[in-house]
Amino acid sequence: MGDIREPLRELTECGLPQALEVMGERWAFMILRASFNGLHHFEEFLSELGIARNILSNRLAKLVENGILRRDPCPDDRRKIEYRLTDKGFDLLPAMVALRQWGQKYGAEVVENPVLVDERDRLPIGPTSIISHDGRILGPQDLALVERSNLGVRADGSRADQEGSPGLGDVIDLESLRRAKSAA
Amino acid sequence: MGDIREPLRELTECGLPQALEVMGERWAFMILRASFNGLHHFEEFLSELGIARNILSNRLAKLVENGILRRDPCPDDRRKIEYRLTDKGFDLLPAMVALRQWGQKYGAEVVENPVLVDERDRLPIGPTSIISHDGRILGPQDLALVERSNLGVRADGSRADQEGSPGLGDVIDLESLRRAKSAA
DNA sequence: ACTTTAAGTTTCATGGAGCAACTTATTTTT
DNA sequence: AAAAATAAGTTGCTCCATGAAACTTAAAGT
Repeated sequence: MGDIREPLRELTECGLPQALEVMGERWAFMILRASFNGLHHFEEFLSELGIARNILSNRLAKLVENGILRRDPCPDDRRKIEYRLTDKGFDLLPAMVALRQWGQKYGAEVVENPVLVDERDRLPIGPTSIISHDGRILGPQDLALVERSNLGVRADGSRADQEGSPGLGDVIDLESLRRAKSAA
Repeated sequence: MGDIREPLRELTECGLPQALEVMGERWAFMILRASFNGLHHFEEFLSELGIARNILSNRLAKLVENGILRRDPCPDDRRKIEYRLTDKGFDLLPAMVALRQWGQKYGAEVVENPVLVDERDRLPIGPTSIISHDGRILGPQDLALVERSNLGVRADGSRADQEGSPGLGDVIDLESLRRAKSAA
């Protein structure tokens, strides 16, 4: 029972640390939100966010360095710099919206105005969700962690065990998720 | 053109700041991931994460204080404390997975093992997505920000304007999203 | 020419992060 | 029963990151 989560000790192979290296910095998401909202210039960010000048400078540089923002000098006014989201930056939209929605759900009195809507019908979006490979919306109950070598192997075991300790290396953990499932 | 984003100045009514107040702290998401992965005890987090003792103590306390983790003394071993995710904590799953997937997509060499799968078929999950109210997956192109009073009003305007400056107060901004759309 | 604006950099005071050692309460071992 | 080990902290100290304010440089506006 202690051994079952032994493989997790080497679970540095996860995108989260890499993501947090950039976006874990304070202000990173706030700057990103401002970018999503159409702010492009240093002084705009400055007055909008209430961040210190030097910190903003530093954070923008880091976001540019990490390919989340592009830094384009304005052709018409050569004092100005335009900071714009790259594709990599846009790909943070689901993470940002998910965070935002969570904050909204549990925050005291968040009214949200303006509202993020589907352009098609101009109605508010639903909750950002974890999706199966074939498009079903998944809850915590529907998730499991399996060894890479055991992908596709159902619980009843339509495929035989790989080498290694048998019975182990299958579902690694998520016992907490399961417990939450049965509790719900 | 400068005025069109004027309302954003008061855009403190967004869940993001509230979310970041808790989860913007360094280590918060790493602790959360560990929790998702079935770690429950102080010394487990400590050796798994490589975080300093005092910081871990502090962060756990804050997560408990914010209702993301529950702090249960173990009945069988009264030295031990169990830290477990609350429902509020589980609701951070989409945000965490989205971040993780982003880090995986752009991180150097992230292999991801064990793999997060759909329990049903044990196949890897798809990208965490922004969903419309009726279940369609939305991309950045499909999003708009509208005034709360103008919800449901299509671009062609099946509903008449509210009071206030006409033409304004409709789609607030997202010009950057649009530009990215036309560029794609 | 003078002033203003934009985007920074520099300086300095403060707060949070990290390391190591210490504490307290509870098992386990001898 | 006494000694050692374990679990979960706390305390003291150092140092880097954060933040406020002033200064810098270059380009526009008037």
